[in-house]
Amino acid sequence: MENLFRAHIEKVIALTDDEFKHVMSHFSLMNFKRRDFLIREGARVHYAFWVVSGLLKLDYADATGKQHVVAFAMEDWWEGDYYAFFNQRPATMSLQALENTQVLCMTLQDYNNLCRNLPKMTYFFLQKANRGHISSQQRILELISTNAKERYDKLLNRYPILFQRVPHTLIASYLGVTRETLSRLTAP
Amino acid sequence: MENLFRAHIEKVIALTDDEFKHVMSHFSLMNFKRRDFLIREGARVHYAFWVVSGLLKLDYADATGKQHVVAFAMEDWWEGDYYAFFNQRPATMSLQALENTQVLCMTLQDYNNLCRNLPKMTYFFLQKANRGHISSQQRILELISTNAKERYDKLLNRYPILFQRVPHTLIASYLGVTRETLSRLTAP
DNA sequence: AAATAATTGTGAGATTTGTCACGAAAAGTA
DNA sequence: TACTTTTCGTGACAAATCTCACAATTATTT
Repeated sequence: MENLFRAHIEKVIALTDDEFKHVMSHFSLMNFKRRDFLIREGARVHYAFWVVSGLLKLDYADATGKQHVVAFAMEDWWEGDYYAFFNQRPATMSLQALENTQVLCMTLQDYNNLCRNLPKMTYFFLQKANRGHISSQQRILELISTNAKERYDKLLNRYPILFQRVPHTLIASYLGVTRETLSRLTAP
Repeated sequence: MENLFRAHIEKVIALTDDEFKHVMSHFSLMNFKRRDFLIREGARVHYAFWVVSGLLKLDYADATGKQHVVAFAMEDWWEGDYYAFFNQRPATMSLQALENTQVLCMTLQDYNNLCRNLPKMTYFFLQKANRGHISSQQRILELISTNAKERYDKLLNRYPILFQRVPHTLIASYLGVTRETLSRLTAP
């Protein structure tokens, strides 16, 4: 596991053994079972997460109680309620395990200390944040410029594995349509 | 203008006069007239921009030639085709002035040099990237969980000034609906 | 001021998507 | 295995949104 995480970081910056050890000291390993919540809407947000193994969904319940999937997170992905995490506000979304999931987690304090003590890591997080921002913007583009079928095809093409690991109801929610619509899109 | 930019940065990190001078040496001031393109889809992307005055729209032309507004940028906002900028790829979107606009612009090389020479600025950019990521995610949430009317109301409430400066056709595009639909939403 | 271009509103009808309801199938649990 | 829960597909109808067309208005340019 540590090797995976180190490889993940070293895709962006090089680290000595000592530096990696120092990085690791800011994280703790946690295990969650299927259906466990890592973050509950309204509760305090203690951590940002890096997924070691398993699968998470980030979602939001609207005024009418409907759930909307904002994101999935698989192995090697970062996830969290970043608004709440960085601003130390109650969670605006919930983060839930769809499979038994192991994560590395980091508090805001650890994040800040890490950036301060090992400036390279600031650059690492900057890269991650930029990538995240870019892919969010591409998703926005998709949502405003394509119909449900096109979004479905693109997601299937990009993350085929997701369709085997996640109920289609949640895929539909992620795509911004109802499960019935998605079902009809895929049938004919 | 320099004062505005300094204030903008100092909302996140403190700078000495010399440090700010050093920061400024990585930017150049440019002026664009209404309808000018700062970035043309397919062309090389030389800069990321900070808007001094004026108004920009970032948009994307789909396969059928339809334009889709991904973002607007007003005074004190950063904008650019970040995917193309950071990966040094041809522009995926175009950035166009909707009013005569003055910007500070920065090359990728200047960005990297600045991060290297003044680590505080890495932290500044990290903050900006995180905010950008968060607000993109909130927009995604809005797109998948609310209808056109709700999105319209929210935008009007948040950026009323936009409705006086931007044709409603473009607002509609930003909201992911046609101008006819938007027109009917606002009429009754 | 006149000419041109851009913006806006609205009707009519097609298309997409949502809602509600039901049952079958599959997966998870005891 | 038996029981329960979750997932999935589909019909029927309602609602939202899109497309195309045209005219009126407003801005911009000459």
